[in-house]
Amino acid sequence: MFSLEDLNQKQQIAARTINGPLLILAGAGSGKTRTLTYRMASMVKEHRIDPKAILALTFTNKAALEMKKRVRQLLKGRKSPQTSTFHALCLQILKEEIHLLGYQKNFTLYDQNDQMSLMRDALNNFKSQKTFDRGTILSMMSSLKNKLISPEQYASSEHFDESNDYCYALEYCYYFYSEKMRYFNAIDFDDILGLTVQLFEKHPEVATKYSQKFEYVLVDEYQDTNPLQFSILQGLTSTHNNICVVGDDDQSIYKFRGADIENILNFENLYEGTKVVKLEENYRSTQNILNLSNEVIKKNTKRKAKTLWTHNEKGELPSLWETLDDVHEAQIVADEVVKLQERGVALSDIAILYRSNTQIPPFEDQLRMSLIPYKIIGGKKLYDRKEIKDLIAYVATITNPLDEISLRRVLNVPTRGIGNKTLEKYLEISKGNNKSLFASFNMFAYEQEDKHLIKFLELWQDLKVKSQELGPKAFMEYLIEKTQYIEFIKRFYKEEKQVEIRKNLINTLISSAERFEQQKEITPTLKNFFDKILLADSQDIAYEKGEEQGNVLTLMTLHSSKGLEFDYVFLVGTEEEFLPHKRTIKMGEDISEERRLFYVGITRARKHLYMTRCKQRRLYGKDVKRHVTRFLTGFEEYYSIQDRTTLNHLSEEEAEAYKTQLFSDLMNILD
DNA sequence: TCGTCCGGCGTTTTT
DNA sequence: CGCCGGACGA
Repeated sequence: MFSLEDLNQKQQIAARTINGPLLILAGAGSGKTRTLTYRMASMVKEHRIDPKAILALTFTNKAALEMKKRVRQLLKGRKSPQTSTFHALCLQILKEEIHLLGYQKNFTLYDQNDQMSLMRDALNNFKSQKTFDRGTILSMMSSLKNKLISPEQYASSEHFDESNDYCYALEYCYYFYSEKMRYFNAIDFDDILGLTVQLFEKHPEVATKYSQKFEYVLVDEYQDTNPLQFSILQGLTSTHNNICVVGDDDQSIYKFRGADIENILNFENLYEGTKVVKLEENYRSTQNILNLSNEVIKKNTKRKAKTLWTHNEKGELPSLWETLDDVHEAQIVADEVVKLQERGVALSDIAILYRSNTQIPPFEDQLRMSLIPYKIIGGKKLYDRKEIKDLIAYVATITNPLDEISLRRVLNVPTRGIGNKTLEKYLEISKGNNKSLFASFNMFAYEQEDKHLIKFLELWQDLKVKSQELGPKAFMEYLIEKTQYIEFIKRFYKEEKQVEIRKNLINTLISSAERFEQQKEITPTLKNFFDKILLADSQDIAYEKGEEQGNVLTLMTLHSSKGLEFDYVFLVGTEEEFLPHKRTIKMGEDISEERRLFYVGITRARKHLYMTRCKQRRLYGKDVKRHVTRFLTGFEEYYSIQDRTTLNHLSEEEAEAYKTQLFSDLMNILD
C-alpha cells in the first residue's frame, strides 16, 4: 500500500497538485522520481483518473522504463499511464498521421550513419575547392532544425554568417538533404520532433485530438527540453493546461544538443498561474558534499536559487588530490579503490567520472593491473555495429523501396558483383527519367541483362513476400540464411575471434526480436521492431535483458552520470581545460554550463567525493602543465587538499609501510 | 576493389 | 601520440 504521507511536505504538495501548470524544481537527490511516481499513482488510485489519460515523457528509454516500473509497483497490477520518451511518442503519432504532411506511412527512420551517407552525396555535389567536414555540416544542420529554421529561411536568418564558407556549404547541403529525404520518404531523429511540430501547426485538429487523449501531461528532466519539444508540449496541452514539469536548471548540460535552459527558467511566464514547488531536501549526500556543491553552483547567475540541505550525517570533507601526472592519478585512484574494497565497499557503489573519453586509457590500465573489474558506460550502441546496420538496411529497403540510402547499402552486401560502375549507371538512368533508383533497377535490369542485379531483385522480391509472412524473429533468421550473411562475415574477418564477436551481435539482435514478439505494448511487426532498435540507446539492450553486470566499478563521462548516484565518486581531472573544457574557453563561451557539469559530478556522491587533478598531463604526445579548475578556487574551506606527489599525507608509520611495500613490489617485478 | 599511406585532428551525445 | 578518413595506387 502506498500513501502520499510517505512523502515530505514539499513532495506532497507537488504530488497533490493535479490540475493546472506545475513546475517542480527538484534539486539533485531530492526524490524527484519518487514524487513523480507517487503523483501518478495517486492520480489513478485516489483521483480515479483513467491511466490512458495520463502521459509521462522522459528523455531516455531507461528513465521511461524505470518510471513505468515504479508506478506499476505502486499500482499493483492496475493499468498504468503511458510512459515514453519524446521520440517514441512522436514516432507513434507520426505513424498515424504523417500522410497529412505528404509522407507515406512506411517511411524510413535514418540514423546518423545514414545521414552521413546522404551528406557525403550533398557535399560531393557542392562544387567547391575547399573541403568541408561532414560532421560539422550535419551538426550545424541539426541545430537549425532544432530551432525550426527551414532551408528556405536559413540564408536570411541571423545564423547565416556571410563571411563563413561553412554557411554557404550548409545552405546548399541543407536544401539537398531535405529534398532527398522527402524523395526517399525518410525522416531523421530531428524530424521525429520537427514533423510533429509541423503536424500540430498545420493541423491543429491533430494537436487537439492528442491533447484530449492525454488530459494530464508530465515531463521529466524538463531543463533539457529543446524548442521543438516545448512546441510539442504546447500542442499536447492545447485543450487543457494540466502540465507538470520536473527539472533542475542547475543540471542543464545538453545545450550542445539543442536543449534550451530558458524553457525551465521561463516556464512560469509562459504558463499562466503556474504553481512552483521547490524540492531542496536531499536524501543522497552528506552535508559536506552538499555544502561544496551549493558553493560551486552559487557562482552561476542565471538560475533559480536553491540550497540543498539534508538530514544525513555531515561526513568528511570532499578531498582534492594533487597528482604528478595522468598515470599517477589513475594509480592512486586504483589503489584507493582496492582500499575501499578491503573495507567491504562493493565495486558497484564506486564510480570514476571524467569530462572526456580521452581520459580513460590510464584508468583502464591501472584497473586491469589492480585486477579491478570495471565497465565503461557509453560507447557503441548495438545498432551502430556494421552488421546490425546491414540487416536493418535490408528491412528498410523492402518496406520502403524509395529509401535509396538503405538500398545502396545492401546492394553489394554480401558482395554479389554489383559494384560502383553498375550503381553509377543506374543513378544516371534514374536521374535521366526522374525515377527512383529502385524503379530504375526494375525497369532496366532485364533489358540491360545485368545478371547480378536481376538476382538481387529476385532476392528483394522474395524477402518482401517473406517479410509479410514471418514474424520479426523468423524473418531475421530467414534473411541471414538467404543472404548467406554469416558466410560473408567469415570471408570478411579472417580471425575466428572476430567472427565470433559478429555472430554474437547477430544473435543478440535475434533474441531481441524474440523478446519484442513477446511484449504487448507495440504491435510486434518487423518494421516496429526495427524502429524500436533505432530508438534504443546504448544501455537499453543490457537493461532490457536485465543484464545489469554484477559487482563492477563504473567509468563514465560526467554527462552520462546525470540521474545516477554512487557511495564513492572519483571526479578525476578537475583541471582547467577539462573543467571548463578547453574548447569552451577558446570559443569565449559562457562557462556556466561547464560549472553545472561539475556540479552534476559532485552531487552524484553519497558518502565521499574524491576529486583529483594532475600537475602535469601527457596530451597528444606532449607533457603539459596543468592547473586546478577555477570552479574550486575561492572556497578552499569546503574541501581538503592533499599533495599526493609526496608521502606527506601519510603518517610516519604509513609512509614507512608504503616504502616497504614499494620495495617488495619492485623486487617482485625484478624477479 | 582492396590495401596502404598520409594528414589532420583530438568534448560532451538522452533519441 | 595515435586514430580515422580520404586519396590514391596496384
